[in-house]
Amino acid sequence: MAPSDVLLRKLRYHSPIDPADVAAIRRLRCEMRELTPGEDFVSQGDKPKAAAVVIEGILARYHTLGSGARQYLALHYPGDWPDAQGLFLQHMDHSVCAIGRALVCSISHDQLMKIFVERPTIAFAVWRETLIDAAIFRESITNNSGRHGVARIAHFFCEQFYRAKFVGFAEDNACPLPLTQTELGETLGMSLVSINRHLQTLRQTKAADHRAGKLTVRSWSKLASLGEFDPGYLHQIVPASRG
Amino acid sequence: MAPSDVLLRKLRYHSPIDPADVAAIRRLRCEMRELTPGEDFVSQGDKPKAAAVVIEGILARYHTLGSGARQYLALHYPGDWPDAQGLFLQHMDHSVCAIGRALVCSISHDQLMKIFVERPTIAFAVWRETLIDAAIFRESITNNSGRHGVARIAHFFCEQFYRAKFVGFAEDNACPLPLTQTELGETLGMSLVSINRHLQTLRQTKAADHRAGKLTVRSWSKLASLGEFDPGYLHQIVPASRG
DNA sequence: CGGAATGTTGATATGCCTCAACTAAAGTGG
DNA sequence: CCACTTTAGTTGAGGCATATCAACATTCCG
Repeated sequence: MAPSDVLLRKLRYHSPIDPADVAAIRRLRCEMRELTPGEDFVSQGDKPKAAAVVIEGILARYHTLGSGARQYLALHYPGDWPDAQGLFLQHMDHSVCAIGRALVCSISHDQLMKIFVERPTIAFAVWRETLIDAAIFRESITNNSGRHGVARIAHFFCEQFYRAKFVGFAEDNACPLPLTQTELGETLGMSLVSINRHLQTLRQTKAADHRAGKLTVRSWSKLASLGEFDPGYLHQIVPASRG
Repeated sequence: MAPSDVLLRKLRYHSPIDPADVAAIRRLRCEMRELTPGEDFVSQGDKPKAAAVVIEGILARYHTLGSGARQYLALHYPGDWPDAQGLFLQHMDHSVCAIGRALVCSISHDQLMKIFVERPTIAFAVWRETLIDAAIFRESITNNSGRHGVARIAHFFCEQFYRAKFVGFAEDNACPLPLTQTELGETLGMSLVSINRHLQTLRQTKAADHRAGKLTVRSWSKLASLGEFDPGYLHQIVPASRG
């Protein structure tokens, strides 16, 4: 799929894009870049001059704490704009790295600002993207602060599986989720050991199975009720649900 | 201060607003509404037709968990747009309530969309507002997930004091923070009892004192280092610091 | 003045973290 | 191709931070 198609598919999930918008988006010149597993794409403090769209693979945003520990903030799938904030904020307050191999396309701020002024619909669609991002962050606050143990992991798994489905990453009841247990811990604010034990619980209760970077949902209804998952905050059109 | 002045002061902290923009903003018609302490301004599920700017007092956003418990997500001071997401997202994924008495002015989405198309600078300034919001959410993920005990509270106090200074809420070394200990717990993902004990630690170490809805910073440097506070994520111009 | 909300304290329970050892899998170089 | 190293996952034990429960003190407000 061409970069602009990945971008358009995502925007169309929530925003009306007319043919003239499509044409304008297809005229954007973008620079492709392949990222190796774990590679930083942008670092805290950077002042990017372009904004990236994920084309293939998964990217992650993270903070680095005083101790050097990492706090992952969100995962990003194809069509996502992991550093859109750079368009309007002076510096990056967090870093963005690749989880596994990934492909991104960078579009210069200059081009984007121009298209935003000429075609406000496109600006509003990207703005909407950033607002959905914010909704996902809010949900993470609630998940990491208000839910314990298995529920926290279950909710996270639901979100990732749900989002993966939209971008065609999910086959039936499984999707890639190439995080180690350590990284899951750094995402969910738990220790590696706790993650390991809760994952075993999820396996034993036949709710979900995470192994070798792959999430298998054994029972969506179990997982969703464990994690109190309600996808409203993702503000997407709902795909077929599963039982 | 007139509503448009509150709005303009905030936008100017981070965005260039020219005289024509100012004139356009002053022409916006807005509906003032006074909120009683604790009153919900917007509720989860609502589909607002206007966006509000805080004029006086403090508002808070919160999620309601399955158990009925509340998770506060962020506080909002004069000039903030607590429900700007309503401009582009179909429904509210969280609620907004008043903390103490508050005054808000609502501007219809119709007027805002019109001004955004005519004067993109204003759209970009409000977009920037929402991106700063998102940065604050990210920091909350990190704070609530990655910091423990006193550090978590200290960081939260630093942020609130810092933001309060910008809107003229802070007198020298104190600012209003009219949250009960229960509400602090619901913000920081801790129990009331833990909050109470950590607050005592902060008092005893002469870092900060929270009493009767007022935060007194006894030693900014102690508090900031305890909470690993770096205000970069607020993306504001830095006011005078204190020792 | 009385009742409700808020704050404080102590005791106990428990979930999670840390440490540590070990297994399994994957990747590397001879 | 196999020994070696590294990384990821698993398990057990012990300790600590935080939650929970419960009583009481204090402040606020009608």
